[in-house]
Amino acid sequence: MTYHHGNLRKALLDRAAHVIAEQGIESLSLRALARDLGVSHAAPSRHFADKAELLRSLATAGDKQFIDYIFAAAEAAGDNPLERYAAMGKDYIRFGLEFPAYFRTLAHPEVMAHADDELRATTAQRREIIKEAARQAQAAGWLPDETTEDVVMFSIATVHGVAAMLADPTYGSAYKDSDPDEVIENMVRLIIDPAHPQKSLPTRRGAKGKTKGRSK
Amino acid sequence: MTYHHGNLRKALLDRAAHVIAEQGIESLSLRALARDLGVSHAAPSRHFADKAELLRSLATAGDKQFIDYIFAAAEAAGDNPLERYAAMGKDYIRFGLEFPAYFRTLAHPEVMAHADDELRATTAQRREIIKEAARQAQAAGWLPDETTEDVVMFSIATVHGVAAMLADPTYGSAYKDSDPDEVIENMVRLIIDPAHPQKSLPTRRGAKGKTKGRSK
DNA sequence: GTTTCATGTTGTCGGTGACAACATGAGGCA
DNA sequence: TGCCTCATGTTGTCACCGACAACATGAAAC
Repeated sequence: MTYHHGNLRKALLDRAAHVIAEQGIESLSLRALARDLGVSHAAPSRHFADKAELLRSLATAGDKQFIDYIFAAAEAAGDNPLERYAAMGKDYIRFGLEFPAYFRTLAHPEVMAHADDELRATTAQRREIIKEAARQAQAAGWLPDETTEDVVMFSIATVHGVAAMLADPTYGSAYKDSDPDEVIENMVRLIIDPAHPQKSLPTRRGAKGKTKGRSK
Repeated sequence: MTYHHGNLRKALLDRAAHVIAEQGIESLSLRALARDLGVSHAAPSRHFADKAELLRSLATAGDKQFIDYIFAAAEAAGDNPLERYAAMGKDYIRFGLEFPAYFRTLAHPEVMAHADDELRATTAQRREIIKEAARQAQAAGWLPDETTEDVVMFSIATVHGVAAMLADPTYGSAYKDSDPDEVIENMVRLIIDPAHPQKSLPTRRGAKGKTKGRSK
């Protein structure tokens, strides 16, 4: 209608998220985006220097929402650090299913490889929030003998992998008849079970078999 | 030199693997591949109908190697089902680090979305091998009360996530000064510790707190 | 009321995947 | 021996894409 669009930047981001959720990141094209919004093929360049910058902006916005999402989960879980960590894990997975566009963009190696300072900052912040929660869960009895780095990597790898598998129809098909919430519940319980927090006996190089077992 | 190349198909696959390992799947271009090999831009089409078919072939070849790799790991680990499963987990991660091109291609949603019957078959076979090993590990005392589906998803999600994190410089940087083998060892031990196999007390919907704890 | 400049447009370039029409020469066959 | 077939490679072209440059518009500042 008008020569000027109004809020093309936001419209582009919204439409991009829609396309990514619908058809994947690979099929995202700036020109198609412009067509969808009824603007010329070069209009997006006024808001994003290149395609990478659009994806970077999308990832940054998504990451902020991601942080809020898992932080809110922890807050809603109460004071028990074990319950808090478990709640964060569950909502990490749920975020991936609820906002696939953000999740895929954040997980995309090409996008993260071209991250700017802001995106690197949100990613680091997200990781730090998880790490701090892990520290407190360890202090409350969960895997107390492992390094925090290790339990964080273990946790993130698992929830991230579960989210990817549930979202990916290739793997997800094996689970399409089960209740996603129940799967999520079970997966997170295997990472951290607040009722019976996991212990382990680190057998670091050569220390194998020195201590007595924990499993009954 | 000669008009005919000799074995262009294999050369294309090899070169594609090299490029993917070096610069990622996104920067793969059939025309660049052809240039690198000194053939015309349309030569690849004689061997692969389109780009997706080349990636599919690469994924299929990679998956066969992947299956051999983790199967060999289990065989080398001896008779103990717990040790065998742990060995498979470790080599799953190692495969990802050793053959990043195969691993990335197999993990790429766009590639798997266009999988043909053969690729679907290798993927299913890989999953089945892992599942059978998990079954035996459960029979030997590891997480005996969980469903095999759940422990398989848990295991694959974790090792896959760990491999992706170790390979991704974004996350991997936090670990670049540690011995990858030690990280792998610790991660897999958190999944399955042959010396002290994990138990758990499934508290399926509403059964919470009915049984006594296992952690001392 | 004029001017400025953020925002949008048109035009173009090189690169890419896909397809069609044509060329070559190695291997099968008489 | 010599032909001929057809797998394999080549040239040419098209539409689409991202990026860039030059130009147009009109809202907001002055």
